Amino acid sequence: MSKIKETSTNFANKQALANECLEVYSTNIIGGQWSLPICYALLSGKLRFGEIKKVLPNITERMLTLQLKKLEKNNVLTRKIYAEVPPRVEYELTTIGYELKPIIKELENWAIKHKKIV
Amino acid sequence: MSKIKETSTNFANKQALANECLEVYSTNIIGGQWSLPICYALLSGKLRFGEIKKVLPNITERMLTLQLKKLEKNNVLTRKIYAEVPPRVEYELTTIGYELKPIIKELENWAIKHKKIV
DNA sequence: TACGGTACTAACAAAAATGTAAGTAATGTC
DNA sequence: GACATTACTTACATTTTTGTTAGTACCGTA
Repeated sequence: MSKIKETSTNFANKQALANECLEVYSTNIIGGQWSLPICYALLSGKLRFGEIKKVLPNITERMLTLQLKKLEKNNVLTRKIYAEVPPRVEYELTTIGYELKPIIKELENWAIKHKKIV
Repeated sequence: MSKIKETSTNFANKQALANECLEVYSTNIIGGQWSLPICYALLSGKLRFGEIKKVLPNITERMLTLQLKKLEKNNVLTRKIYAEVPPRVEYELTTIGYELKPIIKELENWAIKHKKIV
C-alpha cells in the first residue's frame, strides 16, 4: 500500500488480467504475503490487533497495518474501534471474508499433495 | 527469479510461513503475477511457448520464461524440447499441475461473489 | 511526574518482482 | 549472403513489496 503508480505497465497488466481472469481478480485482493495467514487466523473469530500479532509473531506492525487496511478496503474484514484507553480495535471477517475458507482449503489440499511428490 | 537473498528477513519469513501455513506453501509456488494465467491456459492441454504468449498478449518473453522455469522447477509443468529448427518447446501440466483446477475454480467462485458486493 | 499498555504512523532502506531493449543460435528459404 | 522463424538470454531500469527504526496519543496507576 505504498502508493502504486497508476501509469505503470505493471499496473495496467494487473488490471487487464483481473478483468479477463477471475482468479487474478481474487489473488489481487488476497495475494499479499500475509493476507491469507491473517484471514486464516480470523476464520475462527474476531481478533484484536495485538492478538493477530501473537498468531503471526514475525509480522511487523507496519505490515500488519498495511494488510489489514487493504483487506478492509476490499470488504474482506471489518474494523471496530472501541473508544477506550489504551485503544482496542477488533478485526472480523465479513461474510465474503468467511467465504475464503474453500479457497484456503483447496490451497491446503494441494500443498499436501504437492509435498508428497517432492 | 532474479536471484533471491537467502539471508533476508523476507526469505526467512516466507520459509517459516510456508512451514506453518499450507496455504502459503502453495501460494509461494503459484503466486507470481502470471503463474495462474499460465496454468489456466495449460489446463486445456499442452502449448508451445509462442502459443502461451498469444493467450497472454501482455506478458513479456522474459517473464514468461521466468515463470515457466519456476513452475517447472516446482513440478507443476514439464518442458519438452524438440530438436528442430526453429526450435519447438512444449509445455504441459503435470498431474499435480492439473490438480490446480479446484483452486482456480474456488478463486473464480469467490471473485464472482465478491464482484456482486462491490 | 514517570511508566505501561495499545494500536498505530512516518521516514527511510532493502529486497523482490516486473518491465525494456537488445541480442543469440540454428537452419531452411529466397 | 540476407532474412525469417522460434525460444530463449542478458544487462539494465523501474516499480512494488517488505523490513527497520523510531516515534505518537491517550489515560490510569504508581
